Amino acid sequence: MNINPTSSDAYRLLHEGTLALARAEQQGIRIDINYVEEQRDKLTQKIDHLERNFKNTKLYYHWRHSIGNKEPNIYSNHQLAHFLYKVKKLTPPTNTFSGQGSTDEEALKALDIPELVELIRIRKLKKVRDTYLESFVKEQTHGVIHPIFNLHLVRTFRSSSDRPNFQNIPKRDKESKVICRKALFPREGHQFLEVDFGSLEVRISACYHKDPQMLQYITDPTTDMHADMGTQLYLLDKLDRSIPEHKYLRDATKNSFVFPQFYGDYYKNCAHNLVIRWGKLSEGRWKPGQGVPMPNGIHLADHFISKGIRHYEKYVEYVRRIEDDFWNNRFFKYSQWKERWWRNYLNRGYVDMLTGFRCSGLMSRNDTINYPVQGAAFHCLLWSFIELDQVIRKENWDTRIVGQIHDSILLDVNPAELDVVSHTVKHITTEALPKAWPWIIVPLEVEMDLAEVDHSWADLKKFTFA
DNA sequence: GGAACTCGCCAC
DNA sequence: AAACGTGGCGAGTTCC
Repeated sequence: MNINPTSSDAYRLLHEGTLALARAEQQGIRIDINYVEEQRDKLTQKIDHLERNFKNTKLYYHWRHSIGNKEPNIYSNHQLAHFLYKVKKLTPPTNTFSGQGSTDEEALKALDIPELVELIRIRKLKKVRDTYLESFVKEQTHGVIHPIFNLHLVRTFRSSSDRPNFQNIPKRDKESKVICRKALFPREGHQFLEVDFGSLEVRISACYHKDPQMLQYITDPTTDMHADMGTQLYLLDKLDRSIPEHKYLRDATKNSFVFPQFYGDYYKNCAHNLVIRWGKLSEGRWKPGQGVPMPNGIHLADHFISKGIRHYEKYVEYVRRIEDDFWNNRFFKYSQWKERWWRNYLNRGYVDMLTGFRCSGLMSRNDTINYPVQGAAFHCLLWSFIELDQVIRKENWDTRIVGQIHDSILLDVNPAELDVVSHTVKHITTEALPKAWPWIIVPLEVEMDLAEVDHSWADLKKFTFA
């Protein structure tokens, strides 16, 4: 695998990007070390308590007995798999890549053993303590962490981050998010502003394939791709985002079908996630009352049964037809582009990005589609990062860029500069960038989140301005 | 005793 | 035909 900048623009992006990122690294992010140590001790107490409870369960006694009354290591997946799948002879719900029975959260939940749910809880708390809080303490100097951003490590020419990794700090799980992000602060008297490109990868993919239906979804705010797919996949007449049960199904559609399809997933995985993971249904025949609630007081199983789909296998076949429609009707031009792109790769041995980089070497079919999209999308962020960094220095602002997460930028803002900073950011990302790169044929959008002065990264709130 | 591996899990 | 893309990192385990 080999990727090269093949134009001087691409080279400049790497050169200037390295310098701009280095300035953010040097600036760093303040951590509240007292808070971190306090939370770490709190978590330790919780973990110790839960561990003691776990070691008093019948399951644990059985486990210990099975290895000659030695103490098993409850954090060893190897030992746990041996106990569950060899000693107790349970059927592994899923297997790992190397063919062993899985002991991840999904598998343990499927086994439906209460003690294992407790083990999942312990693992989560340990992850927060040992991966995040511990690394903040370990990596800080004088109460500031300086995450590193690399431009030379990722196959798609995205960035990566380490020491500590600033790009995977918990966000989706509320509890983990608050514990970790409450540790991070801007300089005294300053405030965090985070700027996110909206659906950047989808927009950049459209710049490659120019599919008319996709362009419509991007440019017409009255359309909703995820809702359209949700109505099909869950057999609804319409999907109304203001109804909580419908919003849930729309999210399920987005995360289990639309995005995975864009990455190259296929209907069998999608069907499983749509109705088993999110819909809480089982394989085989469905019984009334099963599954997540629906708006009219019934449940998902009742709904599917009323539509003539009474078991999982029939639903999988249904999703196969939707997938076929998705690529061969709805996004036909996108589909043609994927095929053409793969053929080009087979003929030439490389694919070119819109940003002047070339991916060559051994790639799978999915790779040839995903790399150029992922890379060019990140380059939009990097170009904006460089531009903003230059304005900050030229205008001698007190505001600083402190980090970047693939399609977002984190700023440590002097409140007196908030107005000019937010307007400048908006201008660079949505106007200057498409002007500089005419291949960007779709509108770009950014969302901003702001924390109050002296508040943490956990305290961001939607920020709008005239 | 360290390197390299597997697995699990966090982000986009 | 193929079958979800990119990372970092901690812990346990195995190899040398």
